Parts: sequence; structure tokens; C-alpha cells
Amino acid sequence: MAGERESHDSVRDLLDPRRMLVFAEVARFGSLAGAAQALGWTQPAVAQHVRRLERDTGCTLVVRTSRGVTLTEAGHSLAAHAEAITARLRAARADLSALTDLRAGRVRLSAFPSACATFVPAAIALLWERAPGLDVRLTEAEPDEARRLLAAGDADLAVTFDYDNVPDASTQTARIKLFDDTMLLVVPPAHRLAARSDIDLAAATDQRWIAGCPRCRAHLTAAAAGCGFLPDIRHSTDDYVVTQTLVAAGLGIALLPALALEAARDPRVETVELHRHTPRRVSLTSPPDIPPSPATRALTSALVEITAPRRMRTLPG
Amino acid sequence: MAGERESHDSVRDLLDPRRMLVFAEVARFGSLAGAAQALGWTQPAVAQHVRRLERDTGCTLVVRTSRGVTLTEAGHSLAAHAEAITARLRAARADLSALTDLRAGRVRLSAFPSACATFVPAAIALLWERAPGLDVRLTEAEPDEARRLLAAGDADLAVTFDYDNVPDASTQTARIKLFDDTMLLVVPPAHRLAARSDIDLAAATDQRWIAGCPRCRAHLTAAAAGCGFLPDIRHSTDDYVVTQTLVAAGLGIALLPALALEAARDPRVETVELHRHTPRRVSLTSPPDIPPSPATRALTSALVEITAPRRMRTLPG
DNA sequence: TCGGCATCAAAGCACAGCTTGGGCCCGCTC
DNA sequence: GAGCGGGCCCAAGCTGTGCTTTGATGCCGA
Repeated sequence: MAGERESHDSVRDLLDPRRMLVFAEVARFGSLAGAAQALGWTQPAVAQHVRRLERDTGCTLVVRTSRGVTLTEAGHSLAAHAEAITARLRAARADLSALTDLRAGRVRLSAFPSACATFVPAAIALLWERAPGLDVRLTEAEPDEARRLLAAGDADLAVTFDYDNVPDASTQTARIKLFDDTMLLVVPPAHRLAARSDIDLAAATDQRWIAGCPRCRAHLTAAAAGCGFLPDIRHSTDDYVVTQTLVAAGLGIALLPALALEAARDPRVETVELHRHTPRRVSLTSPPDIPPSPATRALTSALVEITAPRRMRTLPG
Repeated sequence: MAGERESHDSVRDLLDPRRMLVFAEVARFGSLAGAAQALGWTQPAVAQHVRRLERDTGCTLVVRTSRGVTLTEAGHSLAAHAEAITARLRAARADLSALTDLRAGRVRLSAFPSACATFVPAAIALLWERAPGLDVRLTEAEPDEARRLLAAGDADLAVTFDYDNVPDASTQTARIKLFDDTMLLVVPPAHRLAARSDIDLAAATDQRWIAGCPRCRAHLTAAAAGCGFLPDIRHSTDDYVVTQTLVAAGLGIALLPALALEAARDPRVETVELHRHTPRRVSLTSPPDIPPSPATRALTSALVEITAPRRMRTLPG
């Protein structure tokens, strides 16, 4: 109630846009009665609007004639703007329905490297086939970075992974599990572990290790701890191609997810399945509390559908 | 009241533009409370508008966060249109004030030939000096044609003339008298009437005449009838240059208004003032019932001012 | 743990604005 | 020329939109 210093060009002293729409009808029909009929109103209702508009603008807008009304120069000027406003309103509604009908819209996806190299492109292609108007953008990012993007509003959806045995500092996010990604032991050919099947991590107590990203390294450490040893980590790399090269060179062994090996398999290494080793969980993560846009929902569906075979495959396992 | 088949894309199912304006404020401030303050309202009022807008569009437009609201993709789309609408409203008001401030606008003037050749250009120049933004358009037309233009809405103002002794078939028009235009007898040099001064038309009973436009011809006939004779009209022309050429050639004498002689004076003719001859009345004529636009009023003023000396001159006469 | 600032919800009240019912004026038609 | 239809206006009345008030909740920063 205090006399706030108000902006001298506030929205408050704009012309009432509804009267503009009414005036556009008057201009279109050339009579108050015609406009009234178009609006489903009576004639005095329209007359009141026009009168108010003339009062507000301080201009005579129409001249009453025996057969309807004719616009003055000011009236023509105003009618042109009014017509533009109705066009805008139509365009606004059209744009919104384009968004809901997936004829337009943008969705920014973030995914970790091996997902980007395997099922993500197929999901995007599927979505693109269904909704060619969508603007789908992919950013490669490890889970922690992806969560940061989501929180900052720089991504709408993220393909992430996590391990049951690694604590997760995620803020509250909505997550949909896609599938379990089996962890495989990667060893050089003719390695003593290569021949065996169904071993567990305890068999590798004496090995030198090549670790991955911090999260994967934490998983390795935790898993090894579960088997009662501290892994002897000699090298580190995020890159699953580099990891395999290092293994092939005999610098150590590694634990890699099946997805990474599917993305790029070095023929010079061999893989060993581990007995009852916890897989990594691949999930879709959305920002908390903000409802997904139609485009985001469509991308979510595409990703869920594309990964359906992987859920089948790992379910019995 | 019957269920008229209504247009399937009527103005009635457009989004309420006032809500759009409110939403534009919400988008600008990023919070309902901020928008409310800008509008001079309370926060729930704004919240209601946004809710209604979301209901009408069927889209979630904003996400309520702990620190205000953030717009969804649909919200951004809508806000852009809303911003365009506020811009239109501002532009509409600006255009109207440009019209009233004479920074814009159009005025179409019609004037008879000798007026076009004398004071009309000066009046237009005066107006142009005062209001460079105006679009002033001149059409040369005799009074009857001018009145037709006014009635058809093809002219806003007309410079016309009329004679007291000639009946006027004008529909109702608003008229401002500018000045009296003295009628002069035009004779060849060394004509017997040339030497005399202060004669009246009766002195020219025996002359051959060159008549002008129908209206001027009617005036001549009526004036002659007042003096008891029927003029012997041999030639007719609208053009006052032609008239003087014919007079100079000795084909007859003529009655020309002073304005015509001021516009173009053939040195081979002489003029004689007539005693108590009714002048022609030069006036401004406007369309009936339609209020003049600011530009028309300004042109009217300019014409009145420019012709002030002529009123002075003829007043005592 | 508390205060500030944002949100939402429900109820009440005022005024905008549409309707009704009158009247006038013009132009067309019979 | 008179009747009629269709445009306009005015004044009064009532409905419903829409703003305010009041009260409660939730999250962040101190």
C-alpha cells in the first residue's frame, strides 16, 4: 500500500488487449452488431468496449454511420495492431500444441561414453523416426557430471550408472532402472585366469590392476574389500579402449562393464565372467520435481524400448 | 439465440490475452510474487492467472521451485508470444499518439485549379514545416467533383467555391468560409469598357462572352439576368489561361475571379472592376458528421492562416 | 532452530461487463 | 408516404470474474 515508485512504462497502463480483440472484430465486420454476433454477445456489449477503448486512447476510432461504422485513421491503425495480436494468440496456441504433439520441442540428453557408443544412438534414431520435428541433443558425460547438468537445467534427461556398493552423493533425482550391466574381468590371453570360468574376485588377489573413473575405481576397491584384499592399482584411465590396450600389453588386469566391451572389443584381450559379482546398474535420471516435457517423455520411452532386450538378457542372470 | 454455426476458429477460443500479459511479467521476474509487485497485485492473484493459463493451454508452464518459479519449454514459448503482444500494445499506443501529435498521419486535400495555383501550396508548405511527418496529398478537382470525393471518403478536406446566386446541390457538408474572391471583367486592351471604372454588368449587355465551367457559366447567366439581359455566350473553357487567350484574340470578354488572374495573368488583356458584383466565395468543405483527424485539423488551420491576408483585403471591399 | 520468502488454498466481496428493454434515425420497399 | 428492418444509442440491473484477505506449508540461509 506504500507509494512504491512504479515503473513509468508498466504493463498497467497498456491498452486492454481484450478490447483490442473486440475492436479487431468490429474492424473485420464493419459494424458493432456484426462483431457482437461473431463474439456471441449483444450489440451494447461491443459498443461499451469500443467506447472504453476510445476513452483510453483519447482518439475517435469509429464513426457511426447509418449502415454500421467506419474506421477513422486512428481506428485503422489500432485495428492493424489488434489483428497482429490475434495472430500472435493463434500462433501461441499452435506452438503449444506443436510441443505436445512432438512436432516441435527440444530435449537434451546426457549419457556416459559406453552408452553413447551402444544403445543411445539407436534410441535417438527411433525417436527421430517417430517425431522428426524434435530437436534432440546429446552430451557425453559421466554420471556425476550428468547430475550436475540436470541440476543446473542444462540437460533434461541423463543415462547414468551406479554401483550398489558405492555410496551415491546424488541429490534427489527421479531414476528409472534400464538394465544391469555385467562386470567382466579383462585379462591378457593365456593369462592364468583366462582359462577358468565362474571364478570370483578373490582369485585375483595377487594381480596388478588398471582402474577406471573414480566411481569405477571405488567399485573395484569396494568389491575387492568384500573379498578381503586391497587391489594393487597401477594405472588409471577413463577410456575403455586404453584400458584394453594396457591389459593386452600385460600391464595388469581390469574390470570392465559388458557395455564397454560391446562398444569396442580389443581382440588381444580375453574376458572372464565373475561369480556373483554385482553388476553396474544403468538408469535414466531426471531432474527432481520438474515434470518432464512431452519430448522428454518420448525420449524416455524410446530409451526404455531400445534397452528392452538387455533387460530380458540380464533378468535371468 | 438459435445455435448459429459458429466459426471453428473464432476469437472466442483464443487464450485470454490479459493472462498472457501477466505471464510475461512472471517470465520477466521469475517469480509470482515479483510479477505481482510489478502489477500492483497480490501474489495469489497472479497464481490464479497462471493456473488458469495452464488449464486453458493444457500445458505445465512453470515449475514451482523454492526460489520463485522456472519456466518449462512450453512456458518459454508462451512467454515469447506474450512479450510480442506487450510490444504490440506499446506500439499501438505509440502510433496513436504519433497520429495525435502530427508525427504521422495522412490528409487528402482536394482543391480547385486556381486555388492549387495560388495559396494551397503555401498552406501545405506551412503544414509541412510544422509537421514533417504528415503525408499530405493534393488532388485538383472542381467543387462538384470535390464534394463527390468527400462523400466517397476519398478526400478529407476540400477547397471549394460557390456563388450566392447559383443554387447548390451539395449534400450536408460542414463549410468554413475562407475569403471572397472578387470577379473581374476581362477585356482586350483598348476595349471600350477598359477605360471605365466602376461600371456594372449592365454596361456589357451587347458583348460576346467566353464562359467557364458549368457553375461559373450559371453564375454569369444569373448575374446577367439580374441586369436584365441574356449573355451571348460564344465559347466555353474551364481553363483561365485559355479564357484570357481567347479574350486577347478579341473573341469575346469574360468574367474571371481574381484568384485565376493571380495564378496566371495574360499581359494582353485588361481587367475591369465591377460595381457591386457578387464575389465568388472560397470555402473549406469537410465531410459531414465525421470528426476531422488531427492532421485534417492542422491542414485546416494552415489554410485559414495562409488566407488571412485575403480576408483582410476583401473585408472592407 | 529460527526467520524470511516463496509457495498454495479457501472464502469473501466488489466491480467489470454483459444483458435487458427502451428509443431514435436512416434507407429501403411497397 | 408510411411501414419496416437494421443499425445505432442510453440506462439500469444482475451475474460472475477476479482480486484480496487470511492462514498454512516448505525450503533456504543464518
